[in-house]
Amino acid sequence: MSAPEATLLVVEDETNIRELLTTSLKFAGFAVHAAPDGNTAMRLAEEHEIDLAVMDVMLPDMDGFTVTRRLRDQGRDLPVLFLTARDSLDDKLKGLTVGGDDYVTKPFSLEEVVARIRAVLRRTQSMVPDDDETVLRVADLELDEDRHEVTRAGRVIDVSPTEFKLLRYLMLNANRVLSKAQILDHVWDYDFRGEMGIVESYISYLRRKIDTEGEPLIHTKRGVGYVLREPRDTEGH
Amino acid sequence: MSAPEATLLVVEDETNIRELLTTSLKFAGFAVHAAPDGNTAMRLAEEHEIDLAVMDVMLPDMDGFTVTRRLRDQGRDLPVLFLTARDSLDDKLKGLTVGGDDYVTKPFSLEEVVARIRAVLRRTQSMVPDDDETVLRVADLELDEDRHEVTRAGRVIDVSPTEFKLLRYLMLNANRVLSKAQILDHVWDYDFRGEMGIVESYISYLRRKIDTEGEPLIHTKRGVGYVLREPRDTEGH
DNA sequence: CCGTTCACTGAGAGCTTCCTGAGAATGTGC
DNA sequence: GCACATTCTCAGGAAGCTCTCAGTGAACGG
Repeated sequence: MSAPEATLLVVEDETNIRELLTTSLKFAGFAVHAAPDGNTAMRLAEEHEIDLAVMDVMLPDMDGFTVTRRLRDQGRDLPVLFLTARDSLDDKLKGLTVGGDDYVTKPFSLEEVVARIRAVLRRTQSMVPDDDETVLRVADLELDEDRHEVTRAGRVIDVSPTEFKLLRYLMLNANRVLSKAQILDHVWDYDFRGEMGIVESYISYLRRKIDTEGEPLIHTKRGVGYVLREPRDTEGH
Repeated sequence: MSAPEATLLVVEDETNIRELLTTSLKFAGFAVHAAPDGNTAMRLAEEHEIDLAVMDVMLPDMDGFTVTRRLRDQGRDLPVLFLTARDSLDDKLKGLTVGGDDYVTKPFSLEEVVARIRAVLRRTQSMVPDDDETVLRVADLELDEDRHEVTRAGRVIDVSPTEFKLLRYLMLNANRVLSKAQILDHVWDYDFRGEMGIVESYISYLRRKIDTEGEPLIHTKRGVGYVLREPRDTEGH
């Protein structure tokens, strides 16, 4: 097992969401400690070196901002990704992106959370110059995380937010077949209760935008899922 | 007998299926403990070191998700392969593929279950990038689990899901003669009520796709079954 | 050498999965 | 509040897949 990418502290009172985050962030390569409330969070932060906190704004004992302030009062510079309900979009959150911090609204998709965590870590941990590469590449297809932009053969392609997330997930897992259930679990919000037909629809949209000219990159594995992969050179297929 | 590959906990209330799984997973090289309900599962998990659980979602006392949560609350990081009825596919399955976890729908084939177990163990145990080799090889024939792709002499061969499962079973048991009954039991769903003629059909399909050029790899043992094996070099047979 | 048994394969019916256009509902920017 | 973009559902049709069956062929035993 290789060293974890970074150590996270998840602070969230809803058990389901806390475990969803814990499980999938561990799987994404982070070390994770989880707390259901502010006091537990403070204790865990004393016991472990935390690189970033994923923090619900609403907590049973004190709100996430208070927890954050107290943690920072203890000296270290802790970047935070806040979680908040969409309708209670606080003014306090608006000013967050000027620091290193960021926030996502609930319900979120796992892709979104992981991408935001990586973005915050990139900004706050002064990285090696090589390492701030934020572009995914497969053949002549490029997806730029920072610019939120997709190009194929240099031509800029306009994609909707959902299309972007789907394409990012496909590119992160290039050459691996992904089932529609996997795609649904990672790209759509965790409370989405729709059918898998929506994945087919969005695959169709993406194909129309990125796969109409040149070798197609998105391939259907009937009965299994979809895979994005490099075209095979030469070789009568 | 060599040390078991891993220790599994099978949690399934239907006796037939539990025993089918127990028997064949033991035969596949795993150590297996079996429980008919959640409470028994919890007890067994305390008594033994479990590497992975095969868990029915529907159990008499509590559902599989609850059992999973309680097991994980006790500290260790337990990957799970969920078993679920096909018709409950849309609603409850959200989030099952987010960690290393996965699921298969009932009725399943044993090949499918074993392949998924191995995949989950691969993903969760060895996070070393090199180690995720997922390719079976016999002579110049290759089967890639991740890409769900078959190649012969480098040329990509398009196979249907059933053809893929059959070929995987043959390759996993290369150089061993497999009876049509064995093949039927492992590759087809456990409730399949058809004739063995279907095995002949699919062997025929496979031969047409992978065995038309070059030395044939699939051989008929008349009255016994089929075997996939390396061609013997030279040797006027 | 002949009859019997077992295996192979082409044809096709029925089913499942996938693709896509249309449109309703919702959200967003101007 | 209007226009536009986006999300999501649905349904028709196309394509692919599964499985059966029957006719032909190959291997085996006597």
